[in-house]
Amino acid sequence: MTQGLRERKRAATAQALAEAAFGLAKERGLDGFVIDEVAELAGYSRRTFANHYPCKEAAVASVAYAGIEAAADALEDVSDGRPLLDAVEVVLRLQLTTAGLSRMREVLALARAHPSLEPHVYHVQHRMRLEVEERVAAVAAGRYPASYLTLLVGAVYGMVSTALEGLVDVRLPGDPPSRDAVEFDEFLTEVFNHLRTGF
Amino acid sequence: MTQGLRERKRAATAQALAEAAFGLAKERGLDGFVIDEVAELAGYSRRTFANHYPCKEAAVASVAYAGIEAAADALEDVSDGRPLLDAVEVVLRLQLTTAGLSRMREVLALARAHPSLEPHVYHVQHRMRLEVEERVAAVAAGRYPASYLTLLVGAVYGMVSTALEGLVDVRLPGDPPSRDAVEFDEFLTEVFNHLRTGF
DNA sequence: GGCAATTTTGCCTGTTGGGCAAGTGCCTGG
DNA sequence: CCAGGCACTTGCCCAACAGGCAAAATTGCC
Repeated sequence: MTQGLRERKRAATAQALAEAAFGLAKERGLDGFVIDEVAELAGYSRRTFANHYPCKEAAVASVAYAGIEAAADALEDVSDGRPLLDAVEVVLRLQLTTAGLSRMREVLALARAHPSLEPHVYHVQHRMRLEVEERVAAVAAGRYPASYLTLLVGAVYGMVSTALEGLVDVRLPGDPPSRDAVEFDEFLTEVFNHLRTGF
Repeated sequence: MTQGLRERKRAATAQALAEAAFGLAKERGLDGFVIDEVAELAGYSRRTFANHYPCKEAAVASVAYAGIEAAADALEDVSDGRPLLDAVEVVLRLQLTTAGLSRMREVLALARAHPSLEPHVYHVQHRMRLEVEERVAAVAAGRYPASYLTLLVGAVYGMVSTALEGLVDVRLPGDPPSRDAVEFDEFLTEVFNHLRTGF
């Protein structure tokens, strides 16, 4: 998992910088601050910021990244014998209802106001997808052909990102009640229904 | 379609700049040139480049964008009465086997060598997805619930982008024959089989 | 405890983004 | 059909920025 103090500290530095950048972006907008302020707020030098991120946008977007280690471990426990799609559903519910979904939506909201952020947001989403695919493949190794796995993950990804975009009006746990929005649980049920039975 | 000389000229300028940037990037790598050279090559000023693109990367990535107007028009012709998924399949085959798929793959190859390009590539892909969804929604308006459409497009997008990544080794028409690669046609057949019958 | 590897930092320079204002050419209403 | 408005290009300008280099600090390994 976490190999060595060194790497953990490096990650902590990156995260502190990202959090600082994200905070400033929420408070003042993406153009309302400069890198020096981010660095100062996080307690590092501007030069160190540049060692971790190529630009403000990348730092801000990176806070939307939610590790999937916990979910991936759960996947291993859950996947014995039962159909892969079932296992994926269990884990996805776990991951999406607990972890940093709201962060992702905050960042997406920022990106609407500041289009220069968009590329970096979709980059983060893409990296998360790759990570999921890798872990699913590890668990399902041998039981399914590779193409089946990529297609499955691709389909799940496409549908979930749809919800995160707000293309579908979904109410996450913790959101204020709304009469229009679909509950996230129900949305996932619909997603997996389609995945199971086809379109 | 093309409304007014003004917009067409603007688009032409942007495209000329993008082509110049893409050419230089292929020739010298992403770090082998500066914006001034792009502008000069395209016959514009550095300031004009900045009016169209925020950075080199965005310009290079933009050449991967393939308009879907033709396919969208085809969708309207094809979709009368028959199941939406069939119509989408017909059009997707048309679009993906004819249009700028190879451009996308060239750009993805560049992005592997120059990670700073990645965010912009995924941004382009995302914009294409939105455009597809919009057109599909227009054609299918009323016949299907909105959530069905977004889920369908999301799933298609996820699966196809998977192929583009080279996550699945797919052979496009025009590629040299290979014994490992799946033919693109067969790949699409598999994709739509899964979409029809579920996982 | 000490050596090698890695990270942080300051300094520096060429590159970049974007505001402003002038010139030029589309475009729409009358 | 043409006059006035509006958008695009461009030059000038400057603050912000990326990233090379080398010194100092920190950690991992023995």
